[in-house]
Amino acid sequence: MELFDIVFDLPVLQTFTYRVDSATKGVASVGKRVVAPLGRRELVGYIIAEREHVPAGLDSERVRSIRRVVDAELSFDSRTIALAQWLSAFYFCSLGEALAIMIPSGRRVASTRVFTINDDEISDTALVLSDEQERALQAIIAPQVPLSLAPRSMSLNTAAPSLPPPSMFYLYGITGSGKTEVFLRAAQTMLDAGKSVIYLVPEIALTYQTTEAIGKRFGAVASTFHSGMTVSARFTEWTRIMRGEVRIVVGPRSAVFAPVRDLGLIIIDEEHDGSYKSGSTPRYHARQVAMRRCSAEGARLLMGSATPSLEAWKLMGDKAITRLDLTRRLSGGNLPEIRPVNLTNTTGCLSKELKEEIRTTAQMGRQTILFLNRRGFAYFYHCSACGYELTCKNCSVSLTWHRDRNQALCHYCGHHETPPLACPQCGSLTAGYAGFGTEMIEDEVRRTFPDLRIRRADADSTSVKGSLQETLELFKAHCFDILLGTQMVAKGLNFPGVRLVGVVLADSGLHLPDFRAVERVFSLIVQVAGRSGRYFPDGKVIVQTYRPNDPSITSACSLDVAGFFKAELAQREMLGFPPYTRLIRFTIRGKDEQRANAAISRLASIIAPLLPPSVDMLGPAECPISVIAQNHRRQILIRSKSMSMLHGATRGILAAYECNKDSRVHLEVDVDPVSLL
DNA sequence: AGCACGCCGACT
DNA sequence: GTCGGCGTGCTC
Repeated sequence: MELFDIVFDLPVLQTFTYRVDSATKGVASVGKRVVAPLGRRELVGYIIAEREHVPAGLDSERVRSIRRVVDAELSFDSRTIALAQWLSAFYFCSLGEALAIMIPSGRRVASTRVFTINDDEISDTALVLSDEQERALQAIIAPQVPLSLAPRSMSLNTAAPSLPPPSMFYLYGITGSGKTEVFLRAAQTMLDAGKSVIYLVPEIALTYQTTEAIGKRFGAVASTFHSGMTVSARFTEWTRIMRGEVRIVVGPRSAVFAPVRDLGLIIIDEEHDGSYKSGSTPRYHARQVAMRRCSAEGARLLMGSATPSLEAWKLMGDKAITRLDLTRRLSGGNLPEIRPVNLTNTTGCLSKELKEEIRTTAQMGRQTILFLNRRGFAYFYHCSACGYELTCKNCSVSLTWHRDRNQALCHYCGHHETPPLACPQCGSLTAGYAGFGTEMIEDEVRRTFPDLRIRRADADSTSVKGSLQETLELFKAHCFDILLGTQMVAKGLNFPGVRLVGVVLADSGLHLPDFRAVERVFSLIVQVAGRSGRYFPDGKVIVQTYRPNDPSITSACSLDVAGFFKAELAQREMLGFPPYTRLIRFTIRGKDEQRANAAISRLASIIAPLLPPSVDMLGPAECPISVIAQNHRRQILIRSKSMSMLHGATRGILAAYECNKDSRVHLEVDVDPVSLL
């Protein structure tokens, strides 16, 4: 009797044993995706092992048969299973959940917009490298240091078995310094040597044009993934990769799992980008997975950014990652002048300086982009008499006003209501909307510059498919003068006609109760500045702020990346936060506030006695956004310099918690959380 | 995660 | 008396 162990995409840390019948005999084997009955349902599962005997304690009468094999001609290999095993141990998910994200069509991926504006960075043909670029390339492709000579002190890969550290490189340089060309040349070298390459890009950067350019450069061996692809298209690509027909894969975070043969190099473009961390179970970080894969498969890791994450910066300081500097801009154009402007005592949202520059820019026949920090731009109801704020009844966040519908709506749960005319608390008629929303800014800009053409690009005005692209194309063709929007206008920053970029309120993110808030604000400003004014020496960036003396603002405005990192690292070290420590976050959520409170207290009392001296606990506390979609959220962080200590403690905690849990609340574990909101 | 079984409250 | 609420436990 043939028996197989199968795992499912369920939060169940268990394997199930099945037999084969005449229909599946011969086609079922380890590495196959199959359909099998589980309880009253039939689910897709993954065969992870063959076994001789029915497990002890299981009545052989209860062993059911595999219904059918999903992909007859294709299996995942033992390397994939090993990686899934590591993933499930590192991120505390089930093996089935791990396999489901690694193999396409296991789960549907949230579809995001597909952008199609070319940012002119990828050349179809190889370019001549500068001396700096050439030096960087040579360092990256130099013959591998024998493993016996490689430093072994670093413990980047926890959750044993331990492996030698990978060779890692970081291209550190401003936008336009030619990182992409070095990436492509390093990739080409690997391909020429018969090896495979995985090229990760942030979700938002994955354009049709990018994939097109890569395709032209590398021909038929190239494969790309993007969010617009159907499940079957993804699966087709995955099949081609499995067969070895594809040797370079370009894609977002999930592409780090691409089952390429003979992996030689993983590239992570814009390493600091938040989209490399998964927002749902398993909450993996593509950088962490890439490090693991490179160690396990003897490949190199190459990252790049103008604003590295603090984690990467510290590793460069420790020499665990080799830093390669690109100091010069190749495409001409100096960096723009970046001027912080104090917003205090300004009525409205446009400072005198910004207004003057908008006017000057228009007189020069050039264009302006007004950039809004995505977060914190709630255009919220506020009573200037009593301080009352209109917040969501389900979630504890401010409601955003959408004027076209005269509705206030919640960005977390979708709740909406008609805003009252007078303050519900004190009856004052001075209550109204405050904050800088794109609509309000649009209004003020229109009133101030009635002669200029203005267009807004934000989530609402671009919900119609293709509308953002159209807006950007019209802007590029100079059909209007001022483009106003959030992150999504970033693609327009390097259009030739643009002279002025106004960051309307840089510090809106500084108020967020997240230890990385400052890092994000800094990174945003530097990125905006780096992408602007590439074609003109007189480009200007105005950064409006209520805190003109805040170090994150001043160092960003002087582009003092090293200075910022030095100060911020000192701060983190003092407070005992990453990258000096690692964190695991436990979040309890439940509809019933009392139960959530009880559950978090109970969890705290489980955790406290289980912690070794080198691990400490923060909390329990309400989450910074304490209610989302009627779920009350509470959290506990555990912290240590050693990830293996955190892992060990967490295994014990979860085992103890499982024994007496309340099914009305949910526990979620996030290893190396990136956002603490 | 789902889905069924099971044990207590107000309804045709 | 039943319908149905959700709490509990299991799925090879």
